[in-house]
Amino acid sequence: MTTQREIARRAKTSLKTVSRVINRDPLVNAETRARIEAIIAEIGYEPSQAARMMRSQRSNVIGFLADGVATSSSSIDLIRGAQDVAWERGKQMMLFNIERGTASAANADSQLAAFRAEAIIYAAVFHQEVDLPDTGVPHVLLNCFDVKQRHTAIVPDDYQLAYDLTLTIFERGYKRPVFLNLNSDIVASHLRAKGFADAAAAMGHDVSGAIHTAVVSRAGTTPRLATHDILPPLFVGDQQPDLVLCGQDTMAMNVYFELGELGRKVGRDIAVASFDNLEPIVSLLQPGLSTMELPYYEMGRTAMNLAIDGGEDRQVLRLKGKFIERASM
Amino acid sequence: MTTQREIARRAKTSLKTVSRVINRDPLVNAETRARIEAIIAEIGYEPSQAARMMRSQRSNVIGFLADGVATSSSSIDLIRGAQDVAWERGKQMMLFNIERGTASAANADSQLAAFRAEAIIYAAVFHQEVDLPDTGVPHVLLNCFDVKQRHTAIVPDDYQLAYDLTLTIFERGYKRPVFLNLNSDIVASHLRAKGFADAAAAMGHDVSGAIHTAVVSRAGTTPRLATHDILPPLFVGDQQPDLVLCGQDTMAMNVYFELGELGRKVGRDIAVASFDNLEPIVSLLQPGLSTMELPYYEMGRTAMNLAIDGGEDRQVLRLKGKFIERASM
DNA sequence: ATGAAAGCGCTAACAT
DNA sequence: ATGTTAGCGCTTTCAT
Repeated sequence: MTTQREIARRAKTSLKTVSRVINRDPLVNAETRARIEAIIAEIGYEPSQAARMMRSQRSNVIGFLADGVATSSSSIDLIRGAQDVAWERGKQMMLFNIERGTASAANADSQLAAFRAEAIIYAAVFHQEVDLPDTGVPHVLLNCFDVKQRHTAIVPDDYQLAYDLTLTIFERGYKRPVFLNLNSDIVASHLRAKGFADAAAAMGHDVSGAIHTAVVSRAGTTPRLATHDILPPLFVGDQQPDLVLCGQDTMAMNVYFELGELGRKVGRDIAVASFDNLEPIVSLLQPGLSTMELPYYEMGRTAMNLAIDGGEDRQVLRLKGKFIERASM
Repeated sequence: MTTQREIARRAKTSLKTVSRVINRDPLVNAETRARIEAIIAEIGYEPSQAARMMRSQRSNVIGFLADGVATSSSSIDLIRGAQDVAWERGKQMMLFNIERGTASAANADSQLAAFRAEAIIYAAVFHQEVDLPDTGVPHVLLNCFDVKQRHTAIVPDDYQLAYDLTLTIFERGYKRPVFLNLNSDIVASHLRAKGFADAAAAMGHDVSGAIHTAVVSRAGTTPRLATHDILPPLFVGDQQPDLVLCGQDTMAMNVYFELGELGRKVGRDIAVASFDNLEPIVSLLQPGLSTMELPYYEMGRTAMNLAIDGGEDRQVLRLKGKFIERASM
């Protein structure tokens, strides 16, 4: 690979002037600049990051630890958002798929230390609490938050997501929604249950008794008995639900099948709504699934911006979602 | 961050001896080594990659360009396989989600050039032909191959996948499978059609007329009219199919719904099989979908091994899949 | 507006 | 078994 020294030789100028051109220092004669830029373009020169890092003592590297993301496709938007911002702001994002507590995590930490990463984003597959001790490098938590708030965190505003979705449901004239919530040990669960109940109350409805806990999977595993035990009893008598709100799109998929077994056709006899906006499921279900999208892309962007800007706030940011309408309600 | 010089000072030894310990050079006195290692552990020292790269003129960096892969969850296994090998072999994999032809691709190329990447793996979402000119750095193509075979390529053995799956189908006693194949402009299509036909012939069956082309999506988009026009005419009369083989799991999902509309229950009245093993769909469908898994993880591993080892072979490697059995057949 | 000199932290090459 | 010297390719600092 060519060096700046070589370019300087060719341009009959000094090393430093070449460096100035490359670093967009305005104090360079326009003509000199043009000459140097032409040479750079011609030979396709790229300055060595290694040398830059070493001399300037700035790595421009931001680490991204994706914990379990490999098993979950929706969380890829977290990565996309972060990567887009890193690129826009001239940073190098180094991505590692890890599993917390395993060698993969230790390895990622070493690598990032070796590259002198300036900050690390730690992303979880689903909204959860973690216990991440304070280390040398600043951390930003994504889709999770620290037990003791030792790190800035970005999470979805699950209360508000459920609140907004529930308002929409009642505004559309549904009267008897049931909510098949996620396991109670999942952070999002009680936040959403409260959002659901509060929004219903605000609309003058009582949904006590309409919230059911369905057993769902963690990352990757199959939901078991999620809905099979809960749904059938609800569809007898004269107080049957007119909408089933599911804790996540995969559960909704299950619910489509269960409702089919019960002789109900989604979109005609019964409405279904959900959380996540997980492709390709939401589009492939027939009819398409209306769902409250988790703001993963925006969360990823926000995390990277905070990682780059640093700051000592240790705040917890909650981002709102967007309702994606399809034919299921 | 501490430097080797500082460690040498503390250990009352020379810089070079510290370097030897870190690089596992056996020619160091055991006692000296122990003393130095203790200090390293105590202060949590990590050698600077930047300095190493610069001095040794080896980056140990392998680039991974994931073209559209981020939008498809199954292809994450390509990434996992490559990353695992990189880690096992002490390389640093730098991952970029790109879209070919856009600025994201150009940016990734610059970054990798700046880091002096030793090789680049280019991964596509689905098995396809690409036209990737020869550049300075060696490339390994993953899930795609070059028009002019200018690069080593790793692809799934789609012919064999279909052949093996079809054998299984006939061995289980199915007599009248129909194959809803992917679009004919998809590379896998004609390979699979041939594998299907050849295996059927080998089992003494004639499947001419049983192969249908269904319009399917590219990365991310929804399949349209995939199966809606094709299936109903097949399910009249006395020569009805006993198994529907789908080009991919997402199509199979569609087929489940279509068959439901036609009053057929999968696993009872009709069998379904497919290609991909795309979670969570395959597990969430009821009954679970039997499918021929694409060997993405192994392909990722192979690509990284070839990227590291270099070599001038320009070979095309075809990897076999594994049949994953669930209740749908 | 341009340049010279120094040195970032490490390892290769060559002593001892 | 250990040490010395030099230099990788850049940017910082300080001149001019």
